[in-house]
Amino acid sequence: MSKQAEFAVILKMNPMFADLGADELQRLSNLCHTQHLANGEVLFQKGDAGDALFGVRRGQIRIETGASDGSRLTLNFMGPGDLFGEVAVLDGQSRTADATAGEASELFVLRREDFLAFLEREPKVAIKLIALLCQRIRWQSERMEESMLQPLPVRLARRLCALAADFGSEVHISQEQLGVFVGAARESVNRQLQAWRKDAILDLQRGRILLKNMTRLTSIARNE
Amino acid sequence: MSKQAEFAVILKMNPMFADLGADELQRLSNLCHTQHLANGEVLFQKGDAGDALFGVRRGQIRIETGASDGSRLTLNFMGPGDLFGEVAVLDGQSRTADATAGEASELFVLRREDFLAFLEREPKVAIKLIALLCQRIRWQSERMEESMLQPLPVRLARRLCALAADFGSEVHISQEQLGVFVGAARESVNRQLQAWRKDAILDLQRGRILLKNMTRLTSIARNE
DNA sequence: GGAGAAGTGTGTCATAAGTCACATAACTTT
DNA sequence: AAAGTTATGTGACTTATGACACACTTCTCC
Repeated sequence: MSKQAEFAVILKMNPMFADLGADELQRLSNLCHTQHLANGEVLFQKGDAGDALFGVRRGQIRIETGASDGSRLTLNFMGPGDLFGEVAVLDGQSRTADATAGEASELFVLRREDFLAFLEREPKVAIKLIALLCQRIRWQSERMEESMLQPLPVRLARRLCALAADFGSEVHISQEQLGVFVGAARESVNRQLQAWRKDAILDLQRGRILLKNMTRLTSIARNE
Repeated sequence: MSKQAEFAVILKMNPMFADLGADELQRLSNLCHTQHLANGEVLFQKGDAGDALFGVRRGQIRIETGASDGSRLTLNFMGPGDLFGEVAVLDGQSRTADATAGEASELFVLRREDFLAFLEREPKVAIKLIALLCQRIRWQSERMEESMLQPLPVRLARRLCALAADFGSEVHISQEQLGVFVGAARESVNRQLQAWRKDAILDLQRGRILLKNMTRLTSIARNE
């Protein structure tokens, strides 16, 4: 399979490009380049211009940010098949976090200028994209308000489910970072996790959470 | 001033269309119609297809929703110069609330099909719009999380400031509805308002709040 | 292998805000 | 004007969660 075809598959998996036609997708993915990163190499830093969209072909990219106290917090891990920077490539705003390779990696790169030129040639795609961004806006404004008003267990369960969807039932994250994710104190996170461990919903290890009963966890996430 | 020129001014005031060029704006506003509504007439209801964007030329439109207990809650008042349905016109999703005329009104109407055809003819505008929607997505995801984590007084002050911007220092809203706005219990809203009344920041009447010291209120909204 | 750092577990306390209960005040309807 | 209805004011209680304090464990590095 060609590099471009491989990239097309990744794009197709992302909701933002999911309802593009096969022909449109193909013309779009023809614009991509690839880029290699050594372990630890920096892809971009907070403040850099958002001039491209990336898809992970192999390896791992860590999205992290320097907290105000100087410590680093990992916000996300992107593995093969993951796409990131979709919003930046569209609006060109500067990056809001750093990205570094967690291992030797190869990325698909779609540059902003190429993408914009493509949209100008294919306004129908631009319109589809607009509809999609609108959906996202609606979705955000519905979920966010709702979501933040939910009690901690629900927020926590939702986040764990989301992480599990990406990385399987063994989530590698510290309770501290989990607290940042869900906007709660580390201690509160710990207490909730303890309760769930007693209920055999999950198991805890240093820097790791093992989801044992996703069924119950998702039902908590749905707020019973 | 022609109807179209008047509409162009309203569009220009909305962030979503603010950075369109004068020529683009003119061609866009040429697509508008007008529509008259008698007092109490229904413009659209929850679930209707979002097939147009509206601008208020004169009169008042109430955006309201039937709460689960059957009572009606007014979510917003739109006065002359206000624009609503910007998102619906782009993505065509169904309305999430009802809109009825609070008095005899005249509206500018920009139909979705006309707008989409326009975007297809002018892909540069579509791209500007995409950038704008992205900004909005970023802004939402930044603000929302932050905003809901703010203590009640801050959220309340922000909402009051926003309402004041639209309707001047006399905000016509019940404390119950204000509670829905900021996601808090009516009683908590009342207690906070009482405290502010003691501090001469505002005055309370049945169904009405009189802002007396916007300076202090905005400083509370900024969280000191 | 010892020292320190980073992550985790848990108790105690303070506080913001929700809930319930009821009083009062202001409009509406008949 | 009497009665009902809606909006507001306020006290008492409960609860979730953040804050602090500190013990304990596991990793890392010299």
